[in-house]
Amino acid sequence: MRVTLRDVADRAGVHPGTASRVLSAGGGGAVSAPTAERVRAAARELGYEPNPIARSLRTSRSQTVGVLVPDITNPLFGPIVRGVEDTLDAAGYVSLVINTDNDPARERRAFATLLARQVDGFVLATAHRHDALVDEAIERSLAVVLLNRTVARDDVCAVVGDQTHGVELAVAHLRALGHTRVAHVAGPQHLSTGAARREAFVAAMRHVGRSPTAGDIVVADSFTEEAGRRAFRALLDAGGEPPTAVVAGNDLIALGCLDVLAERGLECPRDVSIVGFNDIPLMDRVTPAMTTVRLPQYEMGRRAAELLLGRVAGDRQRERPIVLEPRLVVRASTAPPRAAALLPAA
Amino acid sequence: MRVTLRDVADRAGVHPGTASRVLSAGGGGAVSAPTAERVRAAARELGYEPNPIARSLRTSRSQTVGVLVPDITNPLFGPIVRGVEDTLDAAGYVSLVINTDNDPARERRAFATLLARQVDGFVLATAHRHDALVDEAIERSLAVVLLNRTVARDDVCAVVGDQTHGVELAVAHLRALGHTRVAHVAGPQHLSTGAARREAFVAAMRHVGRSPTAGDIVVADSFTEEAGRRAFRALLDAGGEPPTAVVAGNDLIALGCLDVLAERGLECPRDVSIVGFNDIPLMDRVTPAMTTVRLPQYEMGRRAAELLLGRVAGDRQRERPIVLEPRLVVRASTAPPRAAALLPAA
DNA sequence: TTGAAAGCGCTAACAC
DNA sequence: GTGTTAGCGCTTTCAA
Repeated sequence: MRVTLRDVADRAGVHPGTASRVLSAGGGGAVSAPTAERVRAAARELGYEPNPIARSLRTSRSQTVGVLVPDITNPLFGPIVRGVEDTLDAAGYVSLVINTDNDPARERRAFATLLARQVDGFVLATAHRHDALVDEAIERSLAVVLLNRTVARDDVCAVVGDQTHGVELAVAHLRALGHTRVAHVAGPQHLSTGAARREAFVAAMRHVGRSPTAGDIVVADSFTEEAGRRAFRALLDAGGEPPTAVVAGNDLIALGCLDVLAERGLECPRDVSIVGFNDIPLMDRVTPAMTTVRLPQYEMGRRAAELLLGRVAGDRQRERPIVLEPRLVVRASTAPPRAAALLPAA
Repeated sequence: MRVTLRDVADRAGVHPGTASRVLSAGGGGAVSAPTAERVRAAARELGYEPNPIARSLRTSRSQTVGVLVPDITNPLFGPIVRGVEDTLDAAGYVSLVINTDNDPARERRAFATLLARQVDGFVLATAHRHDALVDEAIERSLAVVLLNRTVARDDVCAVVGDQTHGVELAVAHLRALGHTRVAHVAGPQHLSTGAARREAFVAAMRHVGRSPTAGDIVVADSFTEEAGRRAFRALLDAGGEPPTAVVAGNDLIALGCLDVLAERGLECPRDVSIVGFNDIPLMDRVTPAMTTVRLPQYEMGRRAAELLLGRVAGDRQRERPIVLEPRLVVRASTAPPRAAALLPAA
């Protein structure tokens, strides 16, 4: 059937062990040049392809990396995953991507599956702020890189966006437009992204002399349009003076806020401005085109994969997050507040 | 280190072979109930997890399926891939998803990689209408299911949308609105989706007594916004009487057409109506919300996975495509043509 | 530098 | 019904 190492060895007139020395990773593990060439020729002629399964069984390495994501359907993760896959692929690794829907039970099951399959490392885009799985992975000193989200402890390899700076950009932009009543529809607080952006919002507002009160912040229980709608409705119904602008926990939440505005006969950006976060695909085409804080998604995936390759190769340094810089993309969902629009520039 | 079958056998006081009989797929391959129970207990106590690598090496099956997609970043493939993965996962299979960017060389490489890894079957969402890889796969009687796209030959297992019916719905809708000059910005003709929709367009227009001429149809060289823009510009620049409506090869092409309209100071749907195809995520939120032919993406993935599971289990029947029905989702990108809008209903 | 031998963990054909 | 045996294809230690 398939051509094996033994076939190659026979044809080259050497022992399989020798053929292995020539053909496996190292390349030239002490084999004479002519022998090596004979083996390589034989391999070529027979169209030999090493059997990765057998190799894995023997070496307990698999040239495979497990990638856990919440949901590949979420447009955020397309580019992120491609960044990971392209980079790993170039290094000869295969990615096993599993969706967990933010369900810890599924995360655990996926983790076990991947472990059983002897993956050489993990890229986790699913971390919760306190994440037993991540703790365990570190405990067992597995090669792990967190992606996008990180955990509360900071002795772990991660690639994340600079949430603080991102929110600062958003707040500064709104302030520059003249907004003073700015609300925050935060993402889930058990995720680092949700929590960090919320803290950054408080700090940034405070910095511009507008310390937010309880009524200015509401927390969506997931990073989805539906959760965004529910949260923003709750904020508006709480009865405080309505905001003229909203910093949303992410783009999907921002879309949810847009829906609520429409429900209530309000218009964006005329009545309320909205800033999203991430700049996922198509945000330039929604109605109105979304002003948002762009994170370099593909790049994040790439960096995470590179880091992981390092760790797989044995690097033990840099157990600290890598923080990538965002940039504000101003589109049509932000404008001066209604009243301010009528006033002369300050 | 890790607990092996041998450990379980020792603890249960049986031979590894017996333990294997209890613990592997079949479940009860002629083992007495008490023995089986003892083995299962031992496995539970030790937290035994079978080593899939070893099992694969022995059985040359891997409980893994290779999934080739053009680009997971394309919103169409998120739901499709989830449908596949969820279904395979439920059956204990793992999906290895690889992006090929419609590059035959990458497709071939991915195929080889997957083959080397002993995947039990393939879901190919990358088929070209004449596809050497698919031919080869059939030749070698591998378990293969095509997804979304199919090939010219029809003796192959596939799950596709009913392109003909989909285009009929689009054309009927436009006709009902009063459009007579309807153009088609087709997708690539080397892909079944692009070709089938184009043929369907010709047939549907003919059916309503409006046989399209050469100037009514232009072909985009990929299913992207950019290709859509180029193609639609070419159509408009060709100098025929401009269309009042466009049936686009897919949603991304439709977005490209929208851009061209904007470039030229035309408005959708006031000046030109546009119908997309697929109803990918966020099409309900673009400007204007896209009228499009929805294909059940997740369901397509699910069906393909089910079919593949059948083939892996040995089914040899049904080497014909399964065709899923589309439905038209009318949104804001279609309206009566300008002139007709002023006339009384016919 | 190369050959020999052992074994990764599992299953399946065969024997008892 | 259960134990025995062999071996999937590869790598790697040890000897020569």
